[in-house]
Order: sequence, then C-alpha cells, then structure tokens
Amino acid sequence: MPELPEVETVRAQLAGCLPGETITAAVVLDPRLVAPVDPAQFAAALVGRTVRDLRRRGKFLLVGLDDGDDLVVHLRMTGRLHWSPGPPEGDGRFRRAVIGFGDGGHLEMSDQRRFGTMALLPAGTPDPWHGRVGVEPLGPAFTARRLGDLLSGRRAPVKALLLDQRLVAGIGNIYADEALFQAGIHPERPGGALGGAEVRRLHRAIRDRLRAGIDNGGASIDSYRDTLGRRGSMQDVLRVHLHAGDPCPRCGRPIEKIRVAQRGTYLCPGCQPR
DNA sequence: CAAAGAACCTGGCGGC
DNA sequence: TGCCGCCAGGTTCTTT
Repeated sequence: MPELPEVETVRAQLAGCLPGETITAAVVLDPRLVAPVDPAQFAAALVGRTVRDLRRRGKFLLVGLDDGDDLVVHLRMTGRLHWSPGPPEGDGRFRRAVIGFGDGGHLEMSDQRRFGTMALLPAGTPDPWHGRVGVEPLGPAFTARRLGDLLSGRRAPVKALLLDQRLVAGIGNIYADEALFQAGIHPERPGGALGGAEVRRLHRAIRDRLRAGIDNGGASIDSYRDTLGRRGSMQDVLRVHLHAGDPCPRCGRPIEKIRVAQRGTYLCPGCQPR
C-alpha cells in the first residue's frame, strides 16, 4: 500500500517529467475520485494550467500549478499514477482519470478499490491540513523529543499511534511493523509507557526504515507500482511484515501475526517483549 | 478528549 | 465448477 516511501518515489519520478508541462486535456472517469466536485468541472479546471513543482505532505502528493493552486492526490490503498511519454499505456481496467500534457505525455490514475481521491487546493488556503496531518517524520521537526511528546500520556497501542496521521504523517502498516521490530518494541505497548531510550530507538528506526523504503523504490506487496509500472524492492527486505511463521532474522524465533488497531501486525515475540 | 469499531470498496482466496 | 464469506488496508465517521 502506498505509504510515505511509495508516494515519495512517485513524487520524485513525476518531478523529472511534469514541471514546465501544460495540461491540454483532462478527463475524470470516476465521479468518486473528485467527489463532491462535478467530474467535468474538475477536469475543465485543470486544462490550460502549467505544472510548477511536485511536493509531498505525508501520503499526499501535491502537484503545484502555475497559479499557486495545488492538485492534491491521495492514492489510499490501491491508487496508481502511470506516466507515459506518449498515449496512455497503463492497464486501463481500473482507470479513473487521465491528464494529457502539451508534449504528448499522459498521466493516468487507476485505482482498483476506488478509495483514492483528487482535489484542487486553492492557493493561499490557510491551514489546508486542518490538524489532520502531523509532523513529517523525515523533516527536521521530527526529533526524538517530539515523538516522546506525541506519545506521552497516551494509553493506545504504540502502533495505533504511529498509524494516526494526525501525529506523524506518512507511516502505514508496513513501515510501522518494520520500525517497531527494529526498535525492539511490542506494537501493543501503550504509547505513554515507552521509556526515553525506547522513544529514541523508535525515532531512529522510523527514519531508518522510511529511508530504506525510499532507497528501494517502495514496497510492491500488492498493487503498488511506480509511475513506469515497475515494482519496488522494499518488499524483498522486510524483516517481519508478511513473514508470519518465518524465523526472526535476529533471534530465529518464529514471527507472529496478531491484530492491533484492526490491522494485521507482525512481530518477533523474542525481540519485542510486551 | 481519547479510544475503539464500523464503513467505504473490490479482487482474490479458502472452503464447501 | 461455482458460489459464499472473509480478508486486505488508509482514512473518516460514529459510538463508547
């Protein structure tokens, strides 16, 4: 599923081909993608505008337009963006929108489960995230102290807190499992129960695993592909996620699968004591 | 306010 | 072979 490293991979790729290009055509095939905005109006509003830059906020992809507005894309669970230098060439089965550019290139959004969204964020919108998107885990504001402040006093399982985008932006099920394993922390430990050394280990592990995800071009477990339709390689180096029953790479005990915050959760009972 | 659970959606899979 | 029910998960909404 697209988490921060997968979105960052897509962002970096699009940053190499979209800036400077003008949108010459747009069609929204699935009204749900842009609801409650009318699909035809949404598409028409894009035509004629030029892409300025590509940014990312948590799991949101921001396509900056020349007038300062942002086209905000969220891939949710199965969303994909496919770039073609010529006519659309992606798998058309789950196609939800197509954007054509002046140089003949096309950007297609497909989404099997139809949870993904697109929206137009007007320039100068004050506090566009409205408290729903927390600190960037790879940014300078995400310190061990900051993480400790976010977890302190909380009784919810630390994994549930890591998945809460209002606290830290961009961590999903895969990277939460991997970071907690690397830090040696059981996912069901109450967030506020972590000691200072544990918080520091977790802080370090979150950044390390997210960077590993980016270095590997994302994790293609289910449907994730990059903008050229290629798989990432992070799935090949996961240590606990999806490895139920396999020996722990550190201590050899079998990896367990449990359920935390309604999510499949993988851990080593030896390395991550309760 | 915090925490937990349901809802949204659809392809794939196990079971019968 | 075919049908049923369940599972996957990011986010939002509802309930406790």
